[in-house]
Amino acid sequence: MNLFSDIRALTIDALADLAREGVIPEGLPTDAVAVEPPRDAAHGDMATNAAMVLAKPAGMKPRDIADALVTRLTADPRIDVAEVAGPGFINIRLSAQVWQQVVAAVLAEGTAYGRSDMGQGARVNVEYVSANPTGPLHVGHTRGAVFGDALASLLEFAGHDVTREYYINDGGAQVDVLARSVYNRYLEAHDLTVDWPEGTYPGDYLIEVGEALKAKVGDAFVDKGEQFWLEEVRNFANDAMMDLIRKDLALLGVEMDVFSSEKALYGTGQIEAAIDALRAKGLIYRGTLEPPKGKLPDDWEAREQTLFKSTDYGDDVDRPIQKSDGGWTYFAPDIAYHYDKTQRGFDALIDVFGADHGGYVKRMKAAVAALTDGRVPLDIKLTQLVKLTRGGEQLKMSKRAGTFVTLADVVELVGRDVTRFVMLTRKNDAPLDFDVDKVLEQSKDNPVFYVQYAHARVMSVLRKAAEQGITADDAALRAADLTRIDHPAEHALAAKLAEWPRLVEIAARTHEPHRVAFYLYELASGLHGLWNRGNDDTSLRFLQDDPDTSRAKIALARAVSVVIAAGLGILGVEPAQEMR
RNA sequence: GCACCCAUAGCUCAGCUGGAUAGAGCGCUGCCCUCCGAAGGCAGAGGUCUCAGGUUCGAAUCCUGAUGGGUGCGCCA
Repeated sequence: MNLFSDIRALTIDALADLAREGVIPEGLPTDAVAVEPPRDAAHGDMATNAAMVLAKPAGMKPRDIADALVTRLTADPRIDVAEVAGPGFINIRLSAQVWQQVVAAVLAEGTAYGRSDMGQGARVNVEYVSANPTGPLHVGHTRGAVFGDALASLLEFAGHDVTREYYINDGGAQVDVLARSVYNRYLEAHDLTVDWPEGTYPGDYLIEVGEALKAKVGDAFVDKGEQFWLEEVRNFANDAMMDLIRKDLALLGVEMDVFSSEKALYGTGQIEAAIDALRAKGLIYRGTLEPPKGKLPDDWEAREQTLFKSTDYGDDVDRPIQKSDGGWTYFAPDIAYHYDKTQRGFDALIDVFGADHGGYVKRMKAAVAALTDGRVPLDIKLTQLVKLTRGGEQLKMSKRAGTFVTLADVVELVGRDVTRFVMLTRKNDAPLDFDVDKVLEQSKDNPVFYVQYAHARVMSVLRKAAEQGITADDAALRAADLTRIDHPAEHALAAKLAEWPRLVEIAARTHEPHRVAFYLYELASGLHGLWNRGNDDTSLRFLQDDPDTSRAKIALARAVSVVIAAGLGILGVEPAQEMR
């Protein structure tokens, strides 16, 4: 059940009737007709702009359309009052039975309430994390991981067929650096002294990798030249790092469907095939780029390169795909990888990058647009920096890694659920202040606690009901006489529940899972508010003397907890049963 | 120099394909527990939505320009 789309459908039907009767012209475009919750509760439960958006194409005054529409709408039993207001809005007040239907729908559908078929089963690939396999995941990766994972769940909830994918950047020079670093640790495991030149990875996390290598090959690589061991150590180190990363992801509860390897693209002809596909469209050429304006790199000199004509697809400058030694630039395998994704039949692609990769967006979109002739949309979401603080001090270093604070550190400090929720309390492109003390605080300015507390309170009511001998399991609640929830304050909370399916669609359409977190905060606020009104007005308490009345009121509370659980489920957070 | 992101209450931030008198938390002021969890709630004060133009019946939202901040900018990924 989606109340807003139901009432919108009613409005569209009413307009069709008016057209048939000749009151308004036939064939007016109704795409822009919206039915929305009004900002001001005094305007009723819903408002539609239908008369205003149709006035111009109909060649009529908004008021005349509105008056005719109001008569039609009022005839529906779900609508108590419809009246024209302001410049031509129609404010709608719904009948009490509608709110009872909403609660009934939530209880009947459970956590599936709010699911949408909006995606119509479209296959969407969400690529996220994709960290280089050179060490443990740090806080920045954590935000990308949580964001990508929640976005994937959100899209599933909205009717998409989602694949969660991780692209392993294991093809570049940084893997050689990793191999040399592991080799150093390997030598140390043999009690040898080593140098740590600039550009190696001295983190402690490689110590056990070096020891593991020793356990595997003994002293076979000691005193041997790089040509003898590099290949094997690289593979060994790469595997070890991916194990580490998978464990980190598991700490967060992130499970990828597919891991794709950059290295695996080499030597298979896939890169060549992707570039050939571009060449066939006349988008590959030999040329020399203009030097960038402003301060030049020290070693700048004009050079002829193999370029992709990305400017044909909105990029600012054409991009090199081959190095002067004939090898591919990092961009070439990325093109091939995205080509591969489109060839696997996805209808839409989403990449989640750190904000420091923002300069990469246009060229990647250009490549996908060129390869698919614009048929497969690529959305790239950038996640901004996370500033981790504790007691007002910024946390920068990790004890265990000797580098940035790791994902494992954060989860250890505050737990999985808190980590996930907090990462979604900001829009993805806004910087995030993550205060370790604050997020563990049990107060209303900690949104995690506030939402969890609301859920726990409902659970508390259910326990209390059981103690008092009131049968209030879900089956009993579904059978409750919901006409007993008849107070405006109760209707207001049910109205918030009615917004959930609409919120899901908006969040899914905009690829913004943080909207779910904010909605849950508002829903929790609604519950806390009603709860406290019970202090002054005992008739608003969930537990009443009469079991039947209790069941009706508990049904409303239970419905709130169901939607909180569903929303937290999308965010990957476990709802709390109690907070004590 | 160019591109992208951002600018909303004292602070941290929401704000729906453009919609009515712009919201929340913190902080500030004053209230509410013989009562289902007060770890909560209610009320009040607090705004030139950075600035200037434009489009529109209507702009925080779209367009142009300016200012301020962040990120990036040919063989690193």
